[in-house]
Amino acid sequence: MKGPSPNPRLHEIPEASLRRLPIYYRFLQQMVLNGAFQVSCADLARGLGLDPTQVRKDIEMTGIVGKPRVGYLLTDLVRWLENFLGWNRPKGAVLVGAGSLGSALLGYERFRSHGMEIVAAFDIDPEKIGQRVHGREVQPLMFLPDFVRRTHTLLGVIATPAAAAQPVADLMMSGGIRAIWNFAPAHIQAPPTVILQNEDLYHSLASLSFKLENRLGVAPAGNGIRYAEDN
Amino acid sequence: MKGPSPNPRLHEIPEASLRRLPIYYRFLQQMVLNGAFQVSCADLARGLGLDPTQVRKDIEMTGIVGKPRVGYLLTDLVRWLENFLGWNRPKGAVLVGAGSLGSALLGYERFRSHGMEIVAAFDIDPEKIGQRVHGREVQPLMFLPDFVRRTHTLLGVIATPAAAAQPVADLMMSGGIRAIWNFAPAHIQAPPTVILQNEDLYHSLASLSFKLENRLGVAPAGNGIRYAEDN
DNA sequence: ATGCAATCGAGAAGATTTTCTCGATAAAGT
DNA sequence: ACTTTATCGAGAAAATCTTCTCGATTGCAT
Repeated sequence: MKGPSPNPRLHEIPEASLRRLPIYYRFLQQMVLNGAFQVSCADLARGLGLDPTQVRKDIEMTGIVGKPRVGYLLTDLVRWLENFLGWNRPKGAVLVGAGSLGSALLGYERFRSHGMEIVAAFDIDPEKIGQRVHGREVQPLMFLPDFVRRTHTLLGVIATPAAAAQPVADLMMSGGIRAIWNFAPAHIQAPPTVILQNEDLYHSLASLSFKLENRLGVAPAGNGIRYAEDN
Repeated sequence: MKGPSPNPRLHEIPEASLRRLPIYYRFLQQMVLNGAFQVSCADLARGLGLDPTQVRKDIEMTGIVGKPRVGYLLTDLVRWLENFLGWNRPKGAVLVGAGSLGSALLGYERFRSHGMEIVAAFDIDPEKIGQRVHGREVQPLMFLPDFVRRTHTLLGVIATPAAAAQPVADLMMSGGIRAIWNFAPAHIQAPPTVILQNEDLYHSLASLSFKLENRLGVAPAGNGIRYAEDN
């Protein structure tokens, strides 16, 4: 492995591939713990029950080059993925909504090693303001735009009730937030310059509920193993 | 609208469409509150910033038939979707892991009106066993298989640390669980007869982190508005 | 009544994603 | 050294999903 340059034709990485990389990443870390030294796409595919070609395409997409008959050096690949995904460059984030979900998110230590660090929490509820949640003091929502501006924070996490989602998003954007991770069950409008990702549990529940009633355990065609419908 | 029969060629509903239906559903409910009476796919598309044809295809997929020049009767469509997704037939679920995420999930009142009711919570931690969380007493994990068998529960929710995910899944399946909603950041192996859905935050974080670093706010081609990258 | 405009429904075309196939390469065995 | 085998890389084919296009139908305005 040479440069730490996650270069390739950036725009052309399928969302689907992007979302599979963490699966590989986790499996690779496990292999490291098990003392392995190198790894092939076939190993990954076997271990995870996925199609080998798909794994190869995904890995290939990140621009790393492997050696025939061998695969990749394990530690190289792990570091390559970390770098490709930006997980070795934590980005600060603000969170709004210190309810049960928000608190749970504030407790996720491992976000930091996955590219995100929640540096401040905000709420509009006077009861919650001033409380400390997992080491961060909950601040009044109105301080948010200024905080974001001062700290050049780019990432915002919304963990409010549905009704608050849009106003909160607007407030975030007014301060300069460029990417929003929305856990509220609401549809947010934002200009296309802002990256918006919805983590709406009801979407998943729809799929799950439907499949359960219609017994669509199924597997994606062909092979044998596979399994998860990832997110 | 006639029969409450969510019939159509079941297998052939794209996952992507399925996951958009809740978005429509929510928007429709809002319209009901606003006193609207009927709705067209174009209305939905406009209101949500989506492609009108896509909305039409999605709705069509559920088998409801509309009237040209009018669209659909609002209440009919809402009920049709509820029925199609199975949201008017709550299915019992067991949850394992009464940590902060598990507790948050136990507090989601609205799951019940979206097809799922968490009827029992389990944990392996003696500290947690016996505690009441949002009205349910946390039971010892070992009681799970029997509970599942007795109550014919089909749905299991995993909110444990990663390491516990696979053993818990196995325990669930041993009791007869047919669908697993996995919130642990771990890859679960299960036979294809079991419906498995991963809600792995790190997958989303990968996508989000990558896009933020590469400024891919972008919009899916064409039109103007649009916005969310839905889950 | 008649024409016009909005909408559904459905097929066709286009884009995207997954899977298949094969040549090139490097390691291991003979 | 030579053959065999596992693997990567990449192009082709297939499947899936999205977008375009158009005819049919219905309500509204004239």
